[in-house]
Amino acid sequence: MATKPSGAGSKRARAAPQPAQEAPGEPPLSRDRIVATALELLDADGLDGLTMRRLADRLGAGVMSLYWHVDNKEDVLDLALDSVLDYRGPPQLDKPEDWRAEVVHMLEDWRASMLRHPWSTSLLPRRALGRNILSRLELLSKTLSGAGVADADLNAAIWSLWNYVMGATITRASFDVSNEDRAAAQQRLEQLSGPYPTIGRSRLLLDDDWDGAFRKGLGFLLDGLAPG
Amino acid sequence: MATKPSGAGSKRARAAPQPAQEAPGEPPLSRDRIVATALELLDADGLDGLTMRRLADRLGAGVMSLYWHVDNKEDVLDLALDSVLDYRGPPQLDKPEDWRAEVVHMLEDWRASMLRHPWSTSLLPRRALGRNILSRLELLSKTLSGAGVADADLNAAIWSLWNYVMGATITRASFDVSNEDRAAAQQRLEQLSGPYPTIGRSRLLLDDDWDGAFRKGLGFLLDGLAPG
DNA sequence: ACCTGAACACCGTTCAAGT
DNA sequence: ACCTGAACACCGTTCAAGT
Repeated sequence: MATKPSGAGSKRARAAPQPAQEAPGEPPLSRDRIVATALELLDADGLDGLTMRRLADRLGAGVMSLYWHVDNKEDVLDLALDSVLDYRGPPQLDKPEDWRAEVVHMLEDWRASMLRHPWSTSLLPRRALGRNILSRLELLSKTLSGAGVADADLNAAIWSLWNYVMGATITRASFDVSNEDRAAAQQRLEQLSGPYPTIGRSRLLLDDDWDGAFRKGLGFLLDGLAPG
Repeated sequence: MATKPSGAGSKRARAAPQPAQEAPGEPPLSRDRIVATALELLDADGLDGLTMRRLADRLGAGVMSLYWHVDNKEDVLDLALDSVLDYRGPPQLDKPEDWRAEVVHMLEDWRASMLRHPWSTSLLPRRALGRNILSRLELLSKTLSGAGVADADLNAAIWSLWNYVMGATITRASFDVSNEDRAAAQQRLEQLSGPYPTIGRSRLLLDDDWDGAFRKGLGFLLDGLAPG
């Protein structure tokens, strides 16, 4: 929390008079550029791939230059997570009053957005609530409220849905990475079927209808939360 | 996966003939001792507090000695997480047929066990399924199956509950740490109530009836999943 | 206002060696 | 079978300084 620019920082010289930089096309550092490059690194190599040094390298800057625009690595991660959660809103529906379809769309998009950047799920237990997360929560609240959920029940409803979506997303991402391991684990499970007969038989670890399971559970939750 | 001891390794000399160690009471290294000490470190200082060097120090051993008993740091974390999830089973109930109470107990205990060691929640998107996790899944499966859930629906039911519990636990832990931040965030939210009127008004970020919300959502889920 | 290199205090792990 | 120190290839961040 120093006297650094915390805004968007878009008030930057368009074509600065050759700032003595090496590459002529290299634009100056900025919060946005740092976050965008962090995303590239994260998408390419996961959480371990993001290093302040690697980040600076790719930006053609010294490591410490980053710290002018950004508090620390935590800050970069917070910004990266939030940038994944940009949301353009629900599509215009035929029946404009179908709140349930809207909610399902919002939550499926939330999950899908994170799964497109699997590293984001392991970042999740995170105190910082960025703009995009708050926007999504706001929209969800408004929709549920408009659908008739009483004010007294609203928070419980929001948090239940949030919990469900986050859990589903995290789980999905963590098991997706290691499909082979999963198969191996299931096999081991069935062989020594002594201790785990039920989940061995049901092939729990091989089930891969994640999307279906997600929608099903979400449906049950909405059944319970919804007014009528 | 080298030729290291992966069992419990309890076949150890009771009172070895003074193994030339410094402290005379210092027992020899072992997987169990390593994990136990890792837990101490994690409980005391969180995830950042666990370092192979610190761990070795506290065990009165050289850093590299750990690597005889353990593959690497990941391994230590996997073991630490699983050791938090030890479960002694549901209590003997009055009505032995009340499957629903049993399930609620199991899942509340799961959540509580992790919240007792908050670092465990940020470890969660984890591929390694330890004994205790598998035991819990097995017990949950058996109970639901016994309650009449069809085999075809069993996996979806398990994963829905798992997702919900994991999401709730992770969320709870992450917001618990930073109560002040939460209050500050809510205040900021309400002041610039422009963009987030609904969650500003509902005081979403100040709501702290986590346990109630958890039970409520769980109830809805069970309503939907249960046969009758 | 913005960027920098050197330096500090750490990491996890490989390796070759000891008993 | 079990333990070890030295060394390697890294980390994030402070600081004092440059323009």
